[in-house]
Amino acid sequence: MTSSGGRPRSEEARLAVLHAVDDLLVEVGYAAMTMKSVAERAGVSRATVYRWWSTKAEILFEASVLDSEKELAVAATGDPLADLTAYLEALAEFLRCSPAGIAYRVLLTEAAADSAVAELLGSKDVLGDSARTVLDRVLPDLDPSTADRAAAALVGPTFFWVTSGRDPARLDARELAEAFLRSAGR
Amino acid sequence: MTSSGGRPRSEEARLAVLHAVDDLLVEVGYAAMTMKSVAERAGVSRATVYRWWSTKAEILFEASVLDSEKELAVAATGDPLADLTAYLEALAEFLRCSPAGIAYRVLLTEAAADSAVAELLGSKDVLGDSARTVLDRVLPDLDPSTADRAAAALVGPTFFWVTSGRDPARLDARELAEAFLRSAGR
Amino acid sequence: MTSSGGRPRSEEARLAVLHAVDDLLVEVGYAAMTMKSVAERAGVSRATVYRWWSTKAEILFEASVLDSEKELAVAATGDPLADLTAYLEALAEFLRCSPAGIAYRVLLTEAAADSAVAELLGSKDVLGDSARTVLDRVLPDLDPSTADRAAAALVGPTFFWVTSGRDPARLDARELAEAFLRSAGR
Amino acid sequence: MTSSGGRPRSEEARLAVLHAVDDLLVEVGYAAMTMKSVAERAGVSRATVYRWWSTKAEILFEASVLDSEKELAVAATGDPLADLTAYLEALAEFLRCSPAGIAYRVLLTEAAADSAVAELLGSKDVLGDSARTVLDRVLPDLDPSTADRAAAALVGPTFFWVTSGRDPARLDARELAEAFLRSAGR
DNA sequence: AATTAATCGAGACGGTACGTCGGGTCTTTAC
DNA sequence: GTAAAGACCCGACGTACCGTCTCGATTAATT
Repeated sequence: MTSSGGRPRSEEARLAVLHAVDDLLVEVGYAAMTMKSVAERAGVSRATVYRWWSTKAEILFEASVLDSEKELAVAATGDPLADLTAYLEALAEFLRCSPAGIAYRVLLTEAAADSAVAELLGSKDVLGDSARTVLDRVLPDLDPSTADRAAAALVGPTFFWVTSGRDPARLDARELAEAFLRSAGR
Repeated sequence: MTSSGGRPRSEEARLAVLHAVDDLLVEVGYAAMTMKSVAERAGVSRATVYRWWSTKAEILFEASVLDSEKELAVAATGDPLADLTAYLEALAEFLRCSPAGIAYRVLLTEAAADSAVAELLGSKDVLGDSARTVLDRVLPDLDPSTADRAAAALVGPTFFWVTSGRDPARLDARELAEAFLRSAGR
Repeated sequence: MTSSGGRPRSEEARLAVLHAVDDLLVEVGYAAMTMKSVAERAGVSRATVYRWWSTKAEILFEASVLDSEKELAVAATGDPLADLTAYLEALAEFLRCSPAGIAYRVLLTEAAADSAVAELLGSKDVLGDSARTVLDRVLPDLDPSTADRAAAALVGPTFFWVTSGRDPARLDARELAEAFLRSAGR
Repeated sequence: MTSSGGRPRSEEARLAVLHAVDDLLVEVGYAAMTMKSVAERAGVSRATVYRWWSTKAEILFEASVLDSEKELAVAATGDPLADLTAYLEALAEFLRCSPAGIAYRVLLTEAAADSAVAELLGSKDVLGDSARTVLDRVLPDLDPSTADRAAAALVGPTFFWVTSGRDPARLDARELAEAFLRSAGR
C-alpha cells in the first residue's frame, strides 16, 4: 500500500501556500518572493513547502493554472467581433492585473534561462489554448496547422503592449479585433 | 574645475563588466547571474561593480542599449514588404539569440515587479523606437499619434511567438509582414 | 512548556568554536583572528557562530573562563611560602602560555577601548578570584576590605613581567612570594 | 647627494597624524582606529600616511614615545617615599588617562601576537626606564642586575590595578610605595 | 628663471572580512 | 507520517577598509 496510516496532507496548508504566492508576487515581485517569506505568509513551516514543491516556479505555476482558465474565458455571443474584443479585454486585464497573469509572464521570462521552467510551461499553453478556443468559435474553418500563428497574431499586440509597460488606457481592444479580422481576410 | 585629481575610471573594467553580463545571462540566466559572478567573470572586484552600478538590472540595461540599436537596424530597399520582412527577421533573431535582446526581455519582466527597473526601461523604448524607424519609411503618411499602436501590431506577434518559446522555424516573417500591411489597409 | 520542538543546539559545534579561538589566538593573534577564520577552523558556518556569540570577545571570554579556574588552582600544602610560590608559578605559566591566559590579557586591553568588553570582564574577576582563594588560605586574618589590594600586590609584579615581554627565566616566583610576605608584615 | 631637489616632507602632516592617532585611540579604541580614519582625522591623504608608516602600531608607538617621557617624569624631593608615591601617581594617571599610556598598553597586548610589534616595543622600555630612573635616585646602592625585578615590583601592582579595570579611587599610591620599601628591606 | 624630483590630495583599483539573509537539509517534539 | 520549530552548512548580499596605483597640482633645491 502506498499510504498506510500517517497524518494526511493538509489541504489547508496547500491553499494557504498558493494564496501566499499570489499575494507576495504582486506585493514584492518575483525576486523578493523567497521560499521563506512564502512559508511565513502562509503560516506554514518551510519544510512543508519543500515537501510538496521543489521551486518557486512550481508553486507559481500551480497557482497560475488554478486561476487562468476562468479568467480568460469569455461567453459566446455569436458575433465574431464582439467575441474577439471581449477576449482581448480579458487578456489585457489578465496580463496586467491578475496574479495568475503576472505569474505567467514571470515564468515565461524565467523559462528563457531555466530549462526546468521551460518544460513546466510546455506542459500547458495557457495563452495559446485560450486564444484557440475563441478562434475555433469565430473562425471555424481555420486551418488547424496555422491555428497557433493566428493565435499569435491575435494575442501578440496586446501581449506586447502590456508587457512593455505601455499605457493600458490607450489600448483599443475593438480596433485590434478589427485589424485581426481584416488581416485574416475577413 | 569639476573633476580635479583622482585616478581616472578604467574603461577596460567598464567594458569587461558589460561583456560579462552578456555572457552570463545566456549561460546561467538572470536569477543565477549574481553580482559576484559578474565581477569574477569580468576579472574585476565587486567593489568596482558596485561603484558604478547599483543593480544587475542597471548593468544589463547599459549592456543591452549598447548593442540593440545596430542589431535592430535594417537597410532600406525601397520595397515596403522587403523592409518589414527584414525587420521582423532581425527582431526575432534579436529576441531569441542576442544577449542584448534576451537582456531586454528579462528587464521587461522584472519591470513588472520592480518600479526602479520600470523607470529605467522608460528612459529608452528600444523595440518601439526601432519599429517606428521602419514604419516611418514604409508608411510615411502614418498618423504619428497612432504610430505606437502600429508598432505594437508589427512587433507583437513576433514578440509573443519568441517569448512564449514557440518553434522559431515555424515563424514566417514574410507572412507576418504581409498580414501587417493588409490590416493596415496597404 | 518553554522550548518544545526545534532541533537542539549542537554541543559539538559549541566546543569546536571554543577550541578554534584558543588555537587561532596563539597562532595568528587577536587582530587576525576573524570571525570567518574562527568558523572555518571550527568547521562551522559563520551563521552558527553569530547565532550564539556577537563578538570575538564573547567567544574568547567563554573560552577563557572555561579553562582558567583549573589552570590557576594550586594544592594547599600548609606552608604559606610554598603555596604562594606555586600560585605565582601557575600564574606566570597561565599568562605566558595558556590560550586562556593570553585570551584574558587580550580582553583586558580591549576593555580599555570597548565598554562592552569591560562589562563582560566585570562579570568574572578571573585573576582576582584565584589570588584571593590563595590569600584566604595563607593569610586567614586578612581584612576582606583590602583583600583586593593584597591580591594586586601579589599578582602585579608577575603580571607586569610577563605582559611587558620580559624574560620568563629571570622571573623568580619564590623571591616574589617572600617579598610579598615581607611587605605584608609577615 | 642623496636628496637633490624634491618637495620636503610636511612636518605639519606628520604632527597631524600623530595627534589624530592619540585622539582616535581614546575615542573609538584600537580596533576601530583604521588607517583611513586616521588619515581623514588628520586631514591628510591615506597615501601620505602609508608613505611614512607601515602600520597603526608604528604610528601609535611614535606618538606614545613622544609624550611618555615627560608624563612619567617626577621631580626629586630627596624623600624616597615622596618620590615613589609621586611616581606611582603619575604612572596610574599615565596608564589610565593619557593617550600615550593607553597606546602603550595596547601595544603590549598586540606584541603578544605580533612579533613586529614586539620588536618595536623592545627598542624602548618606556615603563622600565622611567621606573629605573626613580629607583636610581631612591635606592642608589641597588644591584643593577636586579634593577628590573625591583622595577617590576614597583610598577606591577599599579599596572595590574589599572589594567584590570579596578576603581582608581581605591588605589593608594603612598601605601604601595611603603609596601615596596618594606619588601625591599628599606 | 627653468628644470627637476619628491611631495601632496584625490580617488579608482583588486582584495577580503564584515554581519545579514535566504537557500535547502536535518533533527526533534507534537499531533 | 505529516506538521511546526528551529539549528545546521552554504554562499550571495551590499558595505567598509585594506594597501596599491595613477593622476594632476604643489613646492623647494638645483641648475
